[in-house]
Amino acid sequence: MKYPSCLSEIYAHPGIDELDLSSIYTAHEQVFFSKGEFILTEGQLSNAYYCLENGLVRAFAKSAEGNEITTAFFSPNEIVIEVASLFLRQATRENIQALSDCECWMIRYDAFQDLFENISGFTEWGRSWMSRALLANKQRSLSMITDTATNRYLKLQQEHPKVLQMAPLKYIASYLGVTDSSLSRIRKEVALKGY
Amino acid sequence: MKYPSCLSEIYAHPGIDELDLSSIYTAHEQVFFSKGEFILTEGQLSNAYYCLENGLVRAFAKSAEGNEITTAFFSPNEIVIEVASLFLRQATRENIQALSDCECWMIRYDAFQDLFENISGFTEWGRSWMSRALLANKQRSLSMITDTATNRYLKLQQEHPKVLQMAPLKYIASYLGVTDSSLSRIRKEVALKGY
DNA sequence: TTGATTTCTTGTCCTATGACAAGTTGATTT
DNA sequence: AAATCAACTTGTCATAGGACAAGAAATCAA
Repeated sequence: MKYPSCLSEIYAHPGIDELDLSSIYTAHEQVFFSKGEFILTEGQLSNAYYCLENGLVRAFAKSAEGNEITTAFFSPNEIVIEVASLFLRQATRENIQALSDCECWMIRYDAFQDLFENISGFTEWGRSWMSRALLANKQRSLSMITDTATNRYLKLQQEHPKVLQMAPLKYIASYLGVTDSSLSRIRKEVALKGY
Repeated sequence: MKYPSCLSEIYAHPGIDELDLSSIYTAHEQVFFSKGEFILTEGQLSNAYYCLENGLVRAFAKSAEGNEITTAFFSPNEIVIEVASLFLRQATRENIQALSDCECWMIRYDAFQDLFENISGFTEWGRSWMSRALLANKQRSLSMITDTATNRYLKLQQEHPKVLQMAPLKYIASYLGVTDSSLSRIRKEVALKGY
């Protein structure tokens, strides 16, 4: 059987077979978000995560001065999720917003828990996914310390080329930890030097 | 009964009563590390965490250029842990090192799992602890983006005054994301302005 | 279509911080 | 004590990036 491509991608894992995938698929519901719509708002309790089939999403937090700092981008075939709130059942301090019209496959907390308890391949997959997520987090922190803004831009270009094309500059800038003007100059430099 | 002070501190939680605390206490073993000794080395699988009774500990990772970047400090009454490796059973990329002679109460993975399954207050406590840890992580990332080096220094001063007194400057500098010389100048500035 | 709004670029100037090197101090070894 | 080494400070210079302001370009609304 043919499943939505983001589900096949995301749940590709040695421990997950066709049958498992079928149960996993059934546990998801298709949902759509319009450009600008909030998928999660600070203060809420996250009750689901979303496999992104199409579109672009960002997460952001507010700095002490009240500025929005983009903390993550999500592209197709990635999981839109706020781990702390979803797994720990705490109100979130982040916002998650669709940057374009989005097509998602949502799985609710309870359905997810069921899969986690009943499909051992899913448990393995979850651990592996979480492991990669934690590592990515740590590497982002390190990158903020050791890399120049230009290098962080180039890395983002490699890992999320779509983001650079679709997201407004100001969101990318706060994600990279620079001002709008600086990012504009970085872009120019990168274009000139032909990276 | 009287337990080691770091255990009483760390496991203070509404859901944990005297009896629970007694089981928890029994699951720990006292261990000592000498100044400079490694508690965990990159490539290893973490098999325990450590409640720090006395001493100072740091975690560090290597940057792409091979420089050591201090990623965390641990003071008494805190838990010395590498979450990714311990919980996800993966080899770690971090190193954890005693910066002074240390007295710890260690709990092994299996003992921890037992408590987690059998003492509901411990499960709650674990979630709450993890929640705070995830949040702290995210806030550190944000701080690297939004705060000046001097502000990060002042925050560290408030949250971990002992670290500033005991840790060599170079470790503090890489934790704050600045060079040794810059930190030296930040110290001078802070001393002058009398913060 | 026209005006308003948002997005992005660019200029000028300034400050924080890095790179590098030299010097000081204090601890450790022989 | 002398020599060595690590920890820290300080100076000089260079540069990345911030603050602010003025456009240009694109998008959206009326």
